[in-house]
Amino acid sequence: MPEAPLARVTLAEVAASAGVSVGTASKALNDRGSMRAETRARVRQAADRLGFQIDAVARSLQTGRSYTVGMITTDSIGRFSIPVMLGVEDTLGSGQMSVLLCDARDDRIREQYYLKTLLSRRVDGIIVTGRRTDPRPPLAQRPPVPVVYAFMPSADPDDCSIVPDEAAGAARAVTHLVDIGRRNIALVAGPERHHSARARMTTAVETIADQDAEIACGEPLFGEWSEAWGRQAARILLRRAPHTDAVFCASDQIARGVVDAMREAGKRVPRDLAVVGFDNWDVMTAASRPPLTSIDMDLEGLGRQAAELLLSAIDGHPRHGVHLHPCRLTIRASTAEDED
Amino acid sequence: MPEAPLARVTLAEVAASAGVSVGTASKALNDRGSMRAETRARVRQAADRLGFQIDAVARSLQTGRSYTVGMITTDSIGRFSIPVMLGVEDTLGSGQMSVLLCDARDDRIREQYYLKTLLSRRVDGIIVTGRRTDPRPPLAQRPPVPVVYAFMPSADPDDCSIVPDEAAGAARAVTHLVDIGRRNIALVAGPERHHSARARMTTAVETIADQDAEIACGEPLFGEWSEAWGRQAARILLRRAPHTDAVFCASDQIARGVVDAMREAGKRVPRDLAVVGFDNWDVMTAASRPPLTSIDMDLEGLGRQAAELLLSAIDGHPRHGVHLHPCRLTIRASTAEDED
DNA sequence: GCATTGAACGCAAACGTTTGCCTTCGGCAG
DNA sequence: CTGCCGAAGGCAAACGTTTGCGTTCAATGC
Repeated sequence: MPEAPLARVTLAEVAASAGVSVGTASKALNDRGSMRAETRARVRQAADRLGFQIDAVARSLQTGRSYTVGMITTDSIGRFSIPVMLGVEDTLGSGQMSVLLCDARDDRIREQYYLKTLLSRRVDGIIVTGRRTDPRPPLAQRPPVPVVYAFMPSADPDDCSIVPDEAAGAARAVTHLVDIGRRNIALVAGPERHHSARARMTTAVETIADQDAEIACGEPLFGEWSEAWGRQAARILLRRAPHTDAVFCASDQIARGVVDAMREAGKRVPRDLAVVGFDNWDVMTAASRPPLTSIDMDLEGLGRQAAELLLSAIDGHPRHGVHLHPCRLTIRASTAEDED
Repeated sequence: MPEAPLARVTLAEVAASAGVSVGTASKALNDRGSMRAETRARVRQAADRLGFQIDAVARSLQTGRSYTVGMITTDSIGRFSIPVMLGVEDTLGSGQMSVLLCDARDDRIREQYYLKTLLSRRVDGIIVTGRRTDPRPPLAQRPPVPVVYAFMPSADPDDCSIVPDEAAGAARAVTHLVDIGRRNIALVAGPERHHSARARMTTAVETIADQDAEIACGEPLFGEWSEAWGRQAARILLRRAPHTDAVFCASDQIARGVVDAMREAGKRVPRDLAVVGFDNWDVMTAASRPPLTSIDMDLEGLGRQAAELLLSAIDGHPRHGVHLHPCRLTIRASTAEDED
């Protein structure tokens, strides 16, 4: 059993205890060099008898690799960046890598500062993430280590970015509505200046056209990302497009607002009106009455894939360009098959 | 202007460029040793002319300090731990410290593993945080560096923990209801096995007694942390305590459920029924109709204070025991003064 | 019996700093 | 002029690894 080490126990002590030189001890523990199996075992035993824990700092200095990556997030509050970061941390952590967390708080100066300290710490790579899917300018001075932009892509298409396939997600949502027999589909989104709102709506419009369905009001309704806007949009629809039988909302908050207002106006969901949201945010989908069908961007999976891309780049196999991560459709009561 | 460094520029190059020895260059940049002001300046100039960035790894090896702290969170999703972590990162980041993120995902094995790698990286200290305010067993083997438990306290009172003052927050909420003239106050909480639910309710009960008000149904209603439970609780109250004129809910989600169900039952909020929530979670407080008055645990501030406590301990001034971080009352329409 | 070979292991440089101590040297007091 | 002192700056060890190369030695081939 390992003794409680009073101070830090070093490789030299392990070597001494095993009766070999420091170099040999190092090789024994790292499966390098050639030596008798018995020797290797003896070193190993000594190591854990003494409770040896390698000094990562010293090793980094020698090898030039820190087994550390920096994760810069532009937004703090980040409903979206959080799951991405967890995904990143998950695969990196399993791969013996540690993650340095940097919250730039939408401040380019802060971002610069963090970039400097990360490089000073000799990180092996950097992941950049953010609040929205609008492209952002690349990191100030091109860092000498690989960079992957996750969720929020770099404006430079030669950089490596990975983003949710929002367009495919929107298509999926609309197709689902058509599949359950709806033909008069309303589209409600957030602000048109947001890339997410535009991307989702553009594809939704195309898909509706492809499927010979109709767009309620003739075009998407752009507003905000709030429940209040969802409620307001519902009132607009009731007035201007009373025959609407389905709504695709660009966020779950909007969807919940729509559902609430429609229910209060006497519409039955999903019988009179099927509703699909976006984000698959459990807080909203579960509390809504009825629970919401929604598109899940699988942000944690996206984060994991971002980490894979980074690891691959660190290993010398960079994959440039913008990568799309698929969305999933999660069906709940708000689009349950028409009950008879 | 700094030249773009092809490779990493080292202190030796700076020294050479300034015409001094490496040691002197180091002292010049760190304001150590004694030398002519002109020499110091010359070194400084050489440093930023060459774009010198100190190698934090090499410095750590020499000084034994890494200017890095580990942050272990037991829960991933963490509505609560996220703001705490941001607060921690904020004050640590300003203090030249970097934060290593470790998501233990409620797994003791994982936690152990992370602890090992953190120590291997020679962190100067560790912050532990988690999902709930229930005390947790202390870190497995007592680490040789300071530890601060934030939000989720250590079961060992000799450890340094900082938690929100939920009791004071609950008292504040109830007092506010009394202040606006309510006397029949219902209490609705999450599961009784949760420390948060018990702590908030215990103090609420005491405060109501102190203020000569009444508890609707005679005792707190324990349930879940969901909107659905809030709605159910509202129905119970309508049936069993129709004279209730105020509700203190142990979470904003519950509060929103209560408000929704009460409104749908024809009660006017706040005229007939004032409602206070807990957490001040903008998603809930803003979307509720009317917007919710709530208790804010100031988790980011708590995180900042946790970081201060850790820095202080690292500097050799540990502050043992459980520290309470005050809650704030944020008043919104759900308890607006009785309009006449 | 001698040269060759390969396995097993030791040696020491190197990674880029920091820091205690030493040397040099100019100035000042006696 | 001598001695002393303090300021300025150089020297080199040390931090704990990794790794290329060198050495030793037993086994093998002839």
